Amino acid sequence: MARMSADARRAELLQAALRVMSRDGIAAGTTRAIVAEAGMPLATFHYCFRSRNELLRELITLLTTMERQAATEAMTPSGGDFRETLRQALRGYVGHLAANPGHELFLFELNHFALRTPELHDLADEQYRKYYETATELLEAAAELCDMEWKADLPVLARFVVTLIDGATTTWLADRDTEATLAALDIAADHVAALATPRTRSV
Amino acid sequence: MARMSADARRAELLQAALRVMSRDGIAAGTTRAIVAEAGMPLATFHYCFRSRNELLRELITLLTTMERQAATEAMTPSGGDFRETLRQALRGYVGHLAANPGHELFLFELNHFALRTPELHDLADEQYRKYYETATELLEAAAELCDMEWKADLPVLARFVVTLIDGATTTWLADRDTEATLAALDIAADHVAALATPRTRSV
DNA sequence: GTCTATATGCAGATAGAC
DNA sequence: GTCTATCTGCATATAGAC
Repeated sequence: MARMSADARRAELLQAALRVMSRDGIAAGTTRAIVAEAGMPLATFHYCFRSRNELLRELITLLTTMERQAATEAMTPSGGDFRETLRQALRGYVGHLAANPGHELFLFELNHFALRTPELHDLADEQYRKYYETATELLEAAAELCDMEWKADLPVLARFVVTLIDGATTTWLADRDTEATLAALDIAADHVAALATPRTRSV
Repeated sequence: MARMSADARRAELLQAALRVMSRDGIAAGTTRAIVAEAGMPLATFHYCFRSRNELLRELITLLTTMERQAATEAMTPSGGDFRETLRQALRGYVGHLAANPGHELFLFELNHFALRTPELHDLADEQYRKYYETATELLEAAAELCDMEWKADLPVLARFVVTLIDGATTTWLADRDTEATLAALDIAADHVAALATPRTRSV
């Protein structure tokens, strides 16, 4: 009899892989390192996953879903000044980044690995489509919160936000200068805030 | 007697490594693949470089120097409308990116590999310091070209530009949507252009 | 079903023949 | 100085004993 169902072991291995690769990089996430982290014998890996690439497929899907949940839940507080609301949202992300640098670096490593692996190429695209969707939801939520209305094209604005977040992440990861990262994002927040106007009520 | 000096072979190996890794990714750049690309026997590699990491060190230095030269030489044309000058500079970069996607992806792979390798950690930092310096020079050159004066803090603005370029690159690499990338950058160009004012002549 | 033991291949690095 | 042949280790994946 199994101590744990196959599904449960799949989930455990995914979590173990996430821990190992966030900590030491995607290249260090060998099947051996993953099963060692999960406290399982090596053969369990290929019992639960057809290949390492299959695990990476599921990992990208799992992570982008997690990021989306975290982002959606983050947009709750404040109320009032719109520019300040946007700044606080960006500051919230930078705080998350500084608290989990390996995690965000791993997301880039995953995407770039997928881009270099024909078998996984569709996932790289899907990952960013989810990012754009999430950014769109966040922009809508922020406007709702402050009773504003976007004047700019929302898809373009959403892509701009993802551009900012990605760029802020790569630069921060390289030099860990939180103040400089926030200063750069503040410039952007000022501009984005100016692209919305107070909403006219329609009861 | 040598057909080629040791220095010349070092340079050849660096170029071969750049070709292989830009084409197939940093992980595919094994010592064997590099010497095969260069048409040299395997032992030559360790005759010219102490280790693969030493080659990667030199490669980061070489590439960031090349990028800087290319960027500096790019800022020549136009004259006239400041916003249009900035847009054209950004369009020029996106054109370069679309023409050399593997090269730009490789720069991220290198940086992230350096961030994951304690021995190379200093290089990740140096790479971005050079990016900031280059961005500063470009901003100064653009202002000079249109006879404008920056009103915003230049180091902050330079970091913002690197943030934009990095984010535009990662998003484009993931979905290859050139139009959307340009649209997002246009938003930024409009804002950055507004941060400078016509210069008051002295003389 | 589960895990030990192994097949197979390729990595970085080097010894030693020429 | 140069390059063939090899050392050593670890990767993914699996066969087969329990």
